[in-house]
Amino acid sequence: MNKYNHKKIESKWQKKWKEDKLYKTGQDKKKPKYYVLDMFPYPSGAGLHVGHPKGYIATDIFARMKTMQGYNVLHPMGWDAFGLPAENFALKNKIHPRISTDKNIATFKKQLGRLGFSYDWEREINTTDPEFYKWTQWIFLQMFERGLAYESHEPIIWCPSCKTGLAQEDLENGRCERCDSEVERKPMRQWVLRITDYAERMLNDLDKLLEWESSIKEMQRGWIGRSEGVEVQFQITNYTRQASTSKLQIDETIKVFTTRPDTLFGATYFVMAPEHPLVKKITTKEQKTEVEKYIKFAGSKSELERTELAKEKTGVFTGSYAINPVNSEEIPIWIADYVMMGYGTGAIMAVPAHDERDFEFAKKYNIPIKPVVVPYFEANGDMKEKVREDMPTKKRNVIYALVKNSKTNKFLLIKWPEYKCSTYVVGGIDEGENIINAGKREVLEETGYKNLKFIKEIGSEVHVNYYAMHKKENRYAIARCMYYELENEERDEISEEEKNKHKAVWVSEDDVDKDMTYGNIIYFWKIFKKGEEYFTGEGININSDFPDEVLGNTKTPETGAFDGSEDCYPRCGIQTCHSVNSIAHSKEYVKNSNGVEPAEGLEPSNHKMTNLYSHHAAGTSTPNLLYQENKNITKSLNGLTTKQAKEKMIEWLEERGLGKKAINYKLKDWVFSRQRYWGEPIPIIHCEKCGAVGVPEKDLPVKLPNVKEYAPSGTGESPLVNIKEWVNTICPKCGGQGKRETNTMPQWAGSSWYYLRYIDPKNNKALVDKKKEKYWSPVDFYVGGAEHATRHLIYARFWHKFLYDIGAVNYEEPFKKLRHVGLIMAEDGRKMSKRWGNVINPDDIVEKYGADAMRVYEMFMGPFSQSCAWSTNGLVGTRKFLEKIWGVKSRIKNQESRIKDDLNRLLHKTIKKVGDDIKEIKLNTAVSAMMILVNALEKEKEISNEVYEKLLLILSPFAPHIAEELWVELGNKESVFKQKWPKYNPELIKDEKIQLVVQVNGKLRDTIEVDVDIFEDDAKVKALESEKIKKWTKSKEIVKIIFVKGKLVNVVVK
RNA sequence: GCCCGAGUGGCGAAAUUGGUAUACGCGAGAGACUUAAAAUCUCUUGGUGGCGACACCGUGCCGGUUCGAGUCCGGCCUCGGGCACCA
Repeated sequence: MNKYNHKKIESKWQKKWKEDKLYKTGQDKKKPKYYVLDMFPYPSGAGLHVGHPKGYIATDIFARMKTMQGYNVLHPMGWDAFGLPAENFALKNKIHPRISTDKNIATFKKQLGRLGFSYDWEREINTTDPEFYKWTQWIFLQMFERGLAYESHEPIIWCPSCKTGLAQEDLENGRCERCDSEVERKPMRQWVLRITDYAERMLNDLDKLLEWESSIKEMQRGWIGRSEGVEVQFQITNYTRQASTSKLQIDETIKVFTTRPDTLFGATYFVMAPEHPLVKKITTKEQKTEVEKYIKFAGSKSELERTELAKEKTGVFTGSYAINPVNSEEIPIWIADYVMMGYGTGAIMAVPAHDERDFEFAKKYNIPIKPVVVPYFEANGDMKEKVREDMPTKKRNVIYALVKNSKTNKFLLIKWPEYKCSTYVVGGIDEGENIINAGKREVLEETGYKNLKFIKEIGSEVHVNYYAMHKKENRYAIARCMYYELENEERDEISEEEKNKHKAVWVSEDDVDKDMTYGNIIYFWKIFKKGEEYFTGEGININSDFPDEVLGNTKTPETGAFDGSEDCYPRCGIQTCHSVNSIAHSKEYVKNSNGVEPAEGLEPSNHKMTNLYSHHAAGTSTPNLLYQENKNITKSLNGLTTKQAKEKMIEWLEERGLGKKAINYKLKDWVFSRQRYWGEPIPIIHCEKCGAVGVPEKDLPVKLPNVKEYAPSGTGESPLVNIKEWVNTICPKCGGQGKRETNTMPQWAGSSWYYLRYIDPKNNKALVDKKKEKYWSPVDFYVGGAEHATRHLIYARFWHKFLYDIGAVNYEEPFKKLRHVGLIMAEDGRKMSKRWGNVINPDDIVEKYGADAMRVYEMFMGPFSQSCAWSTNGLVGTRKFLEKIWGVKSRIKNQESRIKDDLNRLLHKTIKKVGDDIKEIKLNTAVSAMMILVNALEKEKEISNEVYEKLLLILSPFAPHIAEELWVELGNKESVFKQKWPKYNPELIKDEKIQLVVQVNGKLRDTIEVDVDIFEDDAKVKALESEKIKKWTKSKEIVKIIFVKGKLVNVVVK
């Protein structure tokens, strides 16, 4: 037999398939449909590298299998050919983008052709084709007519190198994604699409997309960035704050957006973005110079400085004050560039006690920090009640040991599984130091910093985990605590020596007073010092929801903070010292706010701690608010979860007309114009009399004029401005003088709807025939790079929903199942790029090893969505696999030869596995299953035609050329792709005999061959009969025997 | 900093609802064929100890649950991806 010559057979079949129109989309309306789509490529000048086709191979496999399974499959390809890179490439090489684009497309198409894809090229589309972009323009017009496309003059992001405005999404680390230059803000007339109108729907409908990867859905959620809160009105009225301050006649209301209205009581200042329109009006004479200087300074910062690099907060006082509506407090108004005009109202109320940024700012400018800590407990209402009821009695015998002088950053975590919460005990153990040994449950050993072994279990339901923090960040709130649950008698077992050794101060919850104050439990604690008798010393009340509040406390009686008297506010002293509910609970805060000295070693907590506490620890009441005017509202907020407190505050504010519920999105309206040449012209005519007028539908498409000079003008206007004969036109409304819009659309325009056009690519009456759309939509399976998760996929969903709303399409979501393809890295582990000189061209691989080998290899490399480094060595393996298949053909004997039973079973298992794996895009294991089958065939002297044919059928989607060649060589007249996908026999995929695993205490000791359906008792007997097992069970007591059907027997011995 | 995902041989990676860890492929070693090499074929290939049968250890680290954990739970570490002054 001849050798496997991929070059000969691949070009032969590619030609034949084209001639036969084998991949023309099926039209049989009785069949079910399946729409398999790739994200269409942008045809760059560099051509394809081996990474590009990975996704196309997967969809091709899918499409071929679906066709064989009897579906009408739509599997098209096209070109996303407008956009900046094409234009920049054209400029650099002095070729018109029309020409270079067409050339690139031809190259791409040729390269793709060599890989043997089953695209229906009759449906090819190209976004730069006027017959295509006619409909892109049409969609824009529909939006324009409905007010979804509007002109704006706000400053936008401007790339000085690309000489065009960009959308926020086009940035990467504050730089232009395309050319990596620093971008600036520039006021610019531009077209904007009101995508925010669809934010809520796009967010909600994510839940309906069951076959999308959850990571992509998460990204979209983050991108839309919905937050719920309230808009609160702050008054600025005319008054004189100080004699030295000039009197301003202002009567303004400024709105702020906040997600934490429950912290309103802690607002100590107010900030506006430097660009805020009211800034001028509220700046006093005295502050004018400073403010103007600052605005200039802030304006000069580039986008990069303002976000990435500007860690230091800056700002300046305006001289005016706003009135906090909840307590009528006057708070100073500052301007600072950490508040941005683009989000919310461009102004905030600043609560330094509860916001890191505000805290930083307040610290820098010496603004008071005032905490509002609303107690809450992360459990639902019922659970909370249950805790309240159970806690005091259950925890009667709790002893907390507080150990002083900690320098390490460790603490313990105590889980209370029944309450679904945890207690974090801050602190830990110093190196080389033993911790108190406390009776029988004590398992604590100090063996050095990294090898702490902790209490395995304290009590039946309490688990303790060791929690080590970064040593480098030596700045946690440190209160070295240990928690033990002991019986009364057991306490006595702790020796005096041990107690002394650790200078512990013991705090005991001897008695619990269930008196509820402001929704909290008041625990009655007795404090006593080391060396003193247990349960003596003075008792104090601690206002606390939960014992962990006390656990974190480092204040000891010795320092005098707890003097035991009711009105020294001991509870606050304790609580503020430990409750790391916010950064406010730092040394600084405690000092500033209520004069209670924090305990030694108590440092500002970092985020991690803050989060732990704010999620798990109960909060505290707020000392300086409880006794102020707003007693009632703070009182009623006490004992609520943050969420409940928030809602209550909103209610409270709404009742008084001070604010109302509001929702904000990070998603901003889509800046839709580009000041460049190579894009779809925006179909608008500007008329002095009528304003912006849409081009009538009959005049579409507005063709992009073919010009010689297409370099960007640099004035911020599109090069189209200079083409007078194109720009000057007639206003379609009044017939007067009109000028065409010269901005063009961004690259994302065409890609936002292209998938619809494949359904009906030649239609000149509508963008798609609605009946056809009903049949083919939605896209059943969509594959592309993850980099499109937040742009293309958001834009396309937005346009699709809009088209649905105007009745142009039948379904609300365009893509049913979405998978992203993992990158193929170069052999050196870097991205394939000209820059590194590590690009592998598929043409070379196809030439040397064949398209089939490459296709199979790319699928075999690893999990489909995972990125993976290319290895030409690895490719050799799949080539050998194909050669083996080629080789075993010579062993086919006459049709009558009986198939060996175990081989037949393997065949059917493989058919099942390959089918299932393709469906789940686990193509690497599908290939490996076929390899196993082929290895088995190789061992046979003769194989039957039937087995071989079925192998070719399941191989054909992966390696279409070789499969077709061998299929025809077997004497078949019709293409392998016209065959039915083989069915497996469910009877045959079950084994009759299995290797039953026999374990002793969970360790494998023997395997015995038994019937699959062996009865439990028989299996057990057989297992115990085994000599190897006897060895292990001899002179041991058999406790029990576990039997898992079809799997194993486990003998448990003692 | 926040949010996702992932850590398994020399390498790419497998492993149904917890049930024989390392399938399949690459690489490496030994052998066969050959004058020789390449190609091809056969065998070996997680670690340690042992002549050996075999034993012990082993899926990033520390614990937990279980008869049994790569898989489940808690924590940590590292790497990758996304977001990032979003109030």
